[in-house]
Amino acid sequence: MARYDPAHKESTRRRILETAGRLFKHDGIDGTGIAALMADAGMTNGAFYAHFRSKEELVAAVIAEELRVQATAFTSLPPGIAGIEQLLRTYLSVSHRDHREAGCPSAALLDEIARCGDSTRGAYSDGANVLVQQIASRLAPEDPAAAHGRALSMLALMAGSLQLSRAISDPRLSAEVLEHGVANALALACLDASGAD
Amino acid sequence: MARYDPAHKESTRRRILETAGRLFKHDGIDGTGIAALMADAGMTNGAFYAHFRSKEELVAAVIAEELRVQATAFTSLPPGIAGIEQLLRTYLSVSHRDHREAGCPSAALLDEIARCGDSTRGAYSDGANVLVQQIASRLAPEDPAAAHGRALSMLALMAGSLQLSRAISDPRLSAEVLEHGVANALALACLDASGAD
DNA sequence: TGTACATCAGTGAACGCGCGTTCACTGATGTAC
DNA sequence: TGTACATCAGTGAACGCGCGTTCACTGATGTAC
Repeated sequence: MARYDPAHKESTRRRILETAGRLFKHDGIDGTGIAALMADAGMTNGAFYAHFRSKEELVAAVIAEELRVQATAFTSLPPGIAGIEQLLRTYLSVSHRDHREAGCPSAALLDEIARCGDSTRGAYSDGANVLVQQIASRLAPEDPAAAHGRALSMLALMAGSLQLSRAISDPRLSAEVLEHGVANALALACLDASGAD
Repeated sequence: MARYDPAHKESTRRRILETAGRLFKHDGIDGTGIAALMADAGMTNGAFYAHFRSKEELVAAVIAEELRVQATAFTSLPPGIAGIEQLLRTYLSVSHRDHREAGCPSAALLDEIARCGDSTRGAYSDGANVLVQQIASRLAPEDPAAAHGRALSMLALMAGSLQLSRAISDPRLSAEVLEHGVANALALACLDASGAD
């Protein structure tokens, strides 16, 4: 009766999602066309609409998927504050700065996401909330709620520093943004909960 | 001999720059067309090329101008750390979050600028450097170089927090990003120079 | 003061192109007999 | 085991539209006489 293993369609959908994630982060959401995206995934433009109702629906699905991947990666970090330090060093690294397409969706797309519709912003909102909870649990395992505010600001400082280092053309200033970003995010992580926050 | 006061052309150019700044920040650089921009400035599309060689040249000019305006505004803040605190409260406010088109170009366009060519990134680099020097001079008037790293991270935290608050659709979480951003940026500003930075 | 004229800011139609989306179709697949 | 067939993932041309840019032109301006 039915033709094609259902897993076949699912794997094609995943391939589109992954390709879109890479191209969105590299060229922007506005800067990535459906035809180019599908060609990159090894298909023609028409096939897109067998998997997604519209580009808007794809964007929301990509954002959700990208943040899900980040949340999974977070759990395989070393335990405790050492994991945070390792995260900061790889996140605010020259190689992450120079490879947007394989990196953090927040740093690559945050201000474009802010201009998107409710479905995309909702997906971002949910995904970012998970990351914030994960960070807060590392900062204060016994009372994550107390570290919530610091976790939010760490995420903002991390994404902001990476974006800044990408936008700045002076190599020296760009490198300084990364270096001081690590140090200051770490200082923020180690601020005691009774402090300014 | 010559026709039209030279000031006439200059004022038209300024009108295009200001309109472009507003539209770029509202709809993105990719999302703003020349025809729409010129119509908004009260002209037709063809007139654009009497003022700028290309859209790319306009983008670089807009970024430079927007950052120049911010640098000027910075100088009229109250002296000392009180000025920084006032800046943080207005920068990370609900009204700034909700009016991208009139606000900070970094928060509205940072990841799009990162994808631009050398001329735009160069303009951003120069403009951001001025802001960082201004912030550093406030943090440590007697030795601005010592506060350079904290100033870079403050800029990143400010822009990152504003972007995050715009991308997050949950109103409560969005407001928390702003509140904690103020507190943590202030904590960063008051960190002594012998600290982690 | 009045008129002819040179300048050039701004007009608006046109260019080739890529956008997101639609749709009639093709053809590989797995089932049913 | 071999064949006819229903399914439906993927094809690729076409749609109307807006993009950045070009260019022949219009017409308001200020000067020169």
